[in-house]
Amino acid sequence: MTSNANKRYEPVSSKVDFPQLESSVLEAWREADLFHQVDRARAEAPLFVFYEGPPTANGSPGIHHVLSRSFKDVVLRYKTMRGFRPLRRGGWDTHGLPVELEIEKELGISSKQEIEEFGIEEFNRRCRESVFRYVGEWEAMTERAGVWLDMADAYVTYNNSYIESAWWVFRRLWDKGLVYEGYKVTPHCPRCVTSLSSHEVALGYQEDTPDPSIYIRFPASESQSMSYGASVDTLTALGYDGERWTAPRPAFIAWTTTPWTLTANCALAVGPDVSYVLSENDDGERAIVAEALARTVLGDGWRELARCTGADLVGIEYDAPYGDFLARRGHAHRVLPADFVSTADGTGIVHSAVAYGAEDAELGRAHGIETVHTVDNRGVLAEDFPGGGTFVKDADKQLIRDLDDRGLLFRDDSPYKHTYPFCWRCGTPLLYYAKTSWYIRTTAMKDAMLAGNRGIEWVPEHIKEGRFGEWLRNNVDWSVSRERYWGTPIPIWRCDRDPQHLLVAGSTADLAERVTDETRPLLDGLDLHRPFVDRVELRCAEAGCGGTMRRVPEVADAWYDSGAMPFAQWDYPVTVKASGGEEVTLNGVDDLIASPLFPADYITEAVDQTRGWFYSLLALSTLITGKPSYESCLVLGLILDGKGEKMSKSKGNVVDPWAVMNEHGADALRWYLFTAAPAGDARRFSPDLVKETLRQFLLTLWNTYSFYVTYANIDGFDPDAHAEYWKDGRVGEPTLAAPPPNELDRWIVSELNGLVARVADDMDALNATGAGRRIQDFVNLLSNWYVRRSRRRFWKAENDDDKTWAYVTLYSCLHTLTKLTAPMTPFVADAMFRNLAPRNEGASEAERVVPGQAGTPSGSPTSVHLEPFPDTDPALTDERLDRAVRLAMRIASLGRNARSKSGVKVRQPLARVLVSPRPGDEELLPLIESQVLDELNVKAMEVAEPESLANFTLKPNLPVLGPRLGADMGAARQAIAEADASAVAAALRSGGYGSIELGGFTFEPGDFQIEVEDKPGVAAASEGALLIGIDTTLTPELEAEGTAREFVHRVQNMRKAAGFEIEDRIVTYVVPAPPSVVPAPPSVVPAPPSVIPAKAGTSQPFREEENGGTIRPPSPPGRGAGGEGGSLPPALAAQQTYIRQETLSDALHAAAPPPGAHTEEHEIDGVTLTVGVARAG
RNA sequence: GGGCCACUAGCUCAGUCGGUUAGAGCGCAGUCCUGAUAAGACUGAGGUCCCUGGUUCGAUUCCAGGGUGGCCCA
Repeated sequence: MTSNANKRYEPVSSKVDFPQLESSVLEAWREADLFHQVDRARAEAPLFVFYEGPPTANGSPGIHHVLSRSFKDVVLRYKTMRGFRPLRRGGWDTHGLPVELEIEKELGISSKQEIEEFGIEEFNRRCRESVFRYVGEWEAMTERAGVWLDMADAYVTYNNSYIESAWWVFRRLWDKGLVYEGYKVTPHCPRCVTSLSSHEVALGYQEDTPDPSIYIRFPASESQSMSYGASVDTLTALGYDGERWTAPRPAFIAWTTTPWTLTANCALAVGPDVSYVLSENDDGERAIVAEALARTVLGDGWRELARCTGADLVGIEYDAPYGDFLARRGHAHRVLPADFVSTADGTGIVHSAVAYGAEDAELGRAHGIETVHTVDNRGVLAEDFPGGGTFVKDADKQLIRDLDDRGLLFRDDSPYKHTYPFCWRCGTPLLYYAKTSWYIRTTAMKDAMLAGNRGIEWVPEHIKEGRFGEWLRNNVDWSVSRERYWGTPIPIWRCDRDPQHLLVAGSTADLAERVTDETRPLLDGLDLHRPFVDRVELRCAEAGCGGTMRRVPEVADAWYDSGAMPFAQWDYPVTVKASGGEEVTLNGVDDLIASPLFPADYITEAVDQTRGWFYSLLALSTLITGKPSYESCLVLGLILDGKGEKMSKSKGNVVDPWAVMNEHGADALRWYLFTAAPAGDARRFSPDLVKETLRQFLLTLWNTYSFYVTYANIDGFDPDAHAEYWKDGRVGEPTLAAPPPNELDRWIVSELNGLVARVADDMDALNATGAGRRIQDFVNLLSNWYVRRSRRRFWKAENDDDKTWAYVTLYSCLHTLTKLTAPMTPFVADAMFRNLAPRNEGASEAERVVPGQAGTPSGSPTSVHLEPFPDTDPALTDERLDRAVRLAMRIASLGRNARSKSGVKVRQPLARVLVSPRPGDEELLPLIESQVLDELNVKAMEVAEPESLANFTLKPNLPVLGPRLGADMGAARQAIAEADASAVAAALRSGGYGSIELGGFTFEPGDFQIEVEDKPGVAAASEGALLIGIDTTLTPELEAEGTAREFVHRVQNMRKAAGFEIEDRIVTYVVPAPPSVVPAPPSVVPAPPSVIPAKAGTSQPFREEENGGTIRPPSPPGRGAGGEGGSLPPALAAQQTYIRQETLSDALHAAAPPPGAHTEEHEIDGVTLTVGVARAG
């Protein structure tokens, strides 16, 4: 052992400022460039591929970004420790409408026309510039949160190389016939004049949106041509004789919340299998609606005249309210069958306008109905109609009035409140609007996507077949084009002579091949963004055409960019290090796909990405390669505020991660995020909970560490000098060379080995929450049982084998904990590791020294992040012992409970504790006897029969009896309740624990459980079948011991109050308090004072010769026992050996304290004493 | 309207493969213990385990329906 002057460890205060500690660790990492050091250390390791879901850096990062980044980091750090080299490349999503809107706001403009007047070139320049305004903030947050992502080498979606690869993907899709131009109805923002993706639409739903709700008459046409296959029988039943109506013309009743779409009505849809009725009222009006809705829609006073199915109605012609407009374009208005018709609401007859509804459009396509607009793309209704020239939502009122005037309005239930989509940025109500758009035919690969999805490891698992699986099963083609400016341009060039002639560029080389001579110079240094790329003209690719091709105006959905990220993040040709350090050159996407860099082993983002990035990644990858681009996906829940509401800028309830990290530290925040709730659950966040985490876990761990360091320094304990305690000399690992002899040590080592194995299992399953909670439980056991119970072993003077074992054990736990926590709390773990790590570690990784780190160049600790994950030794786990110690804790807890009930303080020693263990637990008791005695301050532990401890009643053991007896349970219960519990127990015991008959049932001992009631004389407590009792009988000896302990307790507090050091030896003075008591005669205080040598430790006698060199306790100056007991209170006199030993008193004088001693008055057992303590020597 | 998830103490969360007395931490009240610990232990107050039906000897747990909240989609 080394001397005190050369302390093995940097002293560690139990009071720690974590944010400050983290800053210094961060500084050390920076200096050492640890990030790259770790990467280099794994240069030859197998690759672990991670894809970063690129955040849009056009806003400050929030706490939810710390969440996802932490979960990215924890897995990558863990995998590093498991011997992999993670691909940690960061990325930025830079295109899209949000960026444009930000610039629009800055410029004070709000329409595409204004953008074009302002100039696309300058507009896009500003977009590009704006995106990175917040990048510095993101980078700072990422670093401060201890997240290791390669930000310096991040991919950026606006880079030419990225766009070009995205083009390559597009071209491949085109070549596979997976791209088409479609005429489809899409959610359209009339203000932004652009379609929104479903992801975008989802952002803008608003509940309780009031809309009109009107029921409209669609009278059957005066003349039915029958050319659409109307049934003669049905028409006859409705009153049409083949040439004219013989009865009042019936009207179909349909419901709509968008009156403006009536201007474009072109069909009525009915459910072929739905039952419809023709009804008449007293005024002779005739109406047709679904039978199920007839009463709701029509109300009272209607008689049913006929009924038929929807199929019967098909082909009947009707007069549309604004039929003239469309009729001029050859529209026939007739009833059509459609599966989407339901009778859940409306009338069972659906008004269809193929231009303004997705289902309507499908219906139109199926029946060859031309798409004609009555509204322009700004949402302004054509002049031909009432309200024409105004925005459709404004025109609604005039249209309703007009319909009413013309007798076509059957009912008006306005307003109708429902959930309606609004533009997620500008708040304009969206219109479902038919227009041309470029589509990716994802439906062609739907089965492949579903199959690929089955192979992905989703966490939580329900996402796979639940949310994501459902989404895939309902897959529709991906509308990928946007009529905007700042985005990846769609690489399609169209001929000016024949719009059917198209060319899709997969690279700039493709452009160079067909570029016109006039625009060829533009290719030099071409920015692939608009407007530059728009100026590049190509010679038509169609043979003999001779036309000029110009790019279509659209840009790509930003989800397309991020979905293409696995392919587009590399600037080809690129040389990368694949698994095992092998260098691979990738010349293009095909090389990438064949390389180990594809697919990703792991991705993680929040659940809102299910239909976003998770989908776009899967879709593009499946279309291009036939399989998914990621093999496991951790889906995180959202962070809500303290009230359970989603955090959003507009609500002002966003928590700034900096505030939390500055106050409590990044590790506290990370630990909270990992352990507070399962990763996939939505969680409520509050800074107070982070604080609680800090105290509960980090501080407890830190204090245990501080305890170890303090005493190891005092004792000069150096684990490196005891390498033989560890298997293969691997100092500090959980794998000891042999199980420790002491039960407590053996137990915590067993727990430790079990912990390491289970943490590894959890982390392998992407379950940082489970791993963290296990670690937390272990730290609690370590601190509040192991260390608490072991304290005296560290205090005692001798450096014997038992003490060494205690140090070896505690050291192994702490050193291993730095590794287990390293992925989760990288700062604190590293700070602890650097102080604790063995100095003589010769592993190759450890030889890379952190500059600025104290220590010798070789064999000094570097960083826990260069360490491998610990191994475990199953031979060191002892489940029986684990159970035994938990039993000891239960007994101690029940014993304190019993003491508390009977009012006997733990400080008062008692004779015995009686234990009636659960069947099967008897054998565990000898293992834990000493722990129990000490915890409960009793002299003996005895096994007792339950009836000697308490009265008890029998209860049926339901889990056993239930399955056996089934419906007879009731009778059996009755029989047991009526039996005499003590008699049954005695009978069972006397019969050698055989069976017993009660009420016709045969029971065995295991069929019963006992319930206790207190018995006089014993303080009892029970939990399940475990029953303990404390013998509360006090003898004079026990009372005297109690008094002594009380006295010790007071003196200990005085030591603290006097500011003595832990190892200071003192002299203690005690006299009855003045003035009422006679002063002690001078002769009672001998000079030199008589002393009794103090003992250290609880049981072993202190011997001077074993104490050389240690600082605690110093050699006592005493020279033999002397008595002064006559003047001490008898109880103290009888226990003075014990008192001196506990209080490190060289002498206990029955005398008034000298001046300068710390003096207090204490009342003990009704006597007031003046007590003084002074440093010895 | 549909899908997925959640609902357990004042708060944040465990748990119950159907069984006796449903737990932890924090907070509150009190007691105790303590020379690593702003810590720890014990006691108390605080629970219709969201509701209603069903299955069952027995449901907080399983099933069905409903409610509330969150997310996603119409």
